[in-house]
Amino acid sequence: MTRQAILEHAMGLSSMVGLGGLTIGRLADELELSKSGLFAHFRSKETLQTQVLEHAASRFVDSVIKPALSAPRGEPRVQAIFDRWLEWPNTNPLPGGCIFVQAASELDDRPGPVRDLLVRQQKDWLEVIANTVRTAITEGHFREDVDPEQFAQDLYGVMLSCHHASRLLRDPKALSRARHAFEALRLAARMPHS
Amino acid sequence: MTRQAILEHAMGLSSMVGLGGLTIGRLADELELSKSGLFAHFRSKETLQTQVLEHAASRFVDSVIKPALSAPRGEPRVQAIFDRWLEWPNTNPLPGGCIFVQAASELDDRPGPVRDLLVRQQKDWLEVIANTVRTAITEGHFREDVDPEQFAQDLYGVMLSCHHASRLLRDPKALSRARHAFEALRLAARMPHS
DNA sequence: GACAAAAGTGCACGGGCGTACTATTTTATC
DNA sequence: GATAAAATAGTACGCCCGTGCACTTTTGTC
Repeated sequence: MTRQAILEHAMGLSSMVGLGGLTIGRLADELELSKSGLFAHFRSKETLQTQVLEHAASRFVDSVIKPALSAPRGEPRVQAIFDRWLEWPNTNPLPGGCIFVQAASELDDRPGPVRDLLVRQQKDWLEVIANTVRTAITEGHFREDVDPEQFAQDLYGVMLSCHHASRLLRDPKALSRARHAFEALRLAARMPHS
Repeated sequence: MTRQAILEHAMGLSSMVGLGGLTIGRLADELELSKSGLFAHFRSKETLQTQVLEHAASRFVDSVIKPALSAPRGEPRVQAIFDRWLEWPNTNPLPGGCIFVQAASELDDRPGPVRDLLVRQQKDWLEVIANTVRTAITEGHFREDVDPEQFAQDLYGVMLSCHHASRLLRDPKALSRARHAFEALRLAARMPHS
């Protein structure tokens, strides 16, 4: 059994029970491996958690970031980021919803290497967004006084509230509201200064 | 030891480890009670989780909803909701951040009474927001074509991204960005239709 | 085909978990 | 102050946890 296959399954499991609820015994069971056989691949549970997070991140890069970066620079690329991001649960379906959202609320007060890794990943992602917005400004698509970091946090909010409404509340309108909210964000960034 | 005191501590503990990570043994230890003595108060762990959630909700009502509802109807009340909500981590400080955010990502795929309760609470809260917005419309403060449910989801997004940025990323600007984002939301709702 | 490396197994350990059951102590009521 | 009720304690149970260790099987290389 390849490590990739293990991490793939572990990622799905974590999305349901969290990185803390992820258990070597259960993971081994589901993969029809002995507990010690699986354990040997990683030398600790913490390593397993770390690698699950890294695996998920590389998926995210392939499914969201890379394709979006191939869109024309400026506003279209910002739009592409949003579109791909919103499609991320479909291009990479996990049984328990986005693993990063889960991990974020789980690890936000648990110091350690796993948290540190997640923080770095999230900061990197927010910076990618901010930089894309910056380019949209220098390209003349967005207003000069748009704050890229503000835009990034706002966009993140659109995704998080969409996740909340769709996964917890099962609200069928969550998706379309997210699109509407992004549209408002985009238009506000374009609008000429009063 | 009164049940209120137990729930109070259990709420703080849950905010750190989650409702699933909440453990009767640890809770008993920290309260200097025997495990079975504490267990007798609730007849199962699920009951404990449920009551923790109910306790937190009643706190939220007292700290956020009631005070906000005493503001003048219409736009000021919408503003009051946001202000109180943003202050909620301060008026009711928990060691591990908002317990509802934690619970939402933990329970979003775990059917059962605890999840059902959380969903009802969240829907109620979103409806309170939407109704307040509705009143702001009939009062003539907000435009007629403002969608109250859309506004509620957007506002939720502002809070969630603020929580994410401040708790996980420890970003000192998270708060002020949230205020800025709400300001944009409010102004967009006021602005005369083009 | 020998042989080293890698992958996987079996078993054991100490510990924490939720939950019964029974006993004891505290508290409130008359 | 007796007595019923409520709160707390003690102990035990089976289960799953992460991890270590010795062993066997598979795999790839010369």
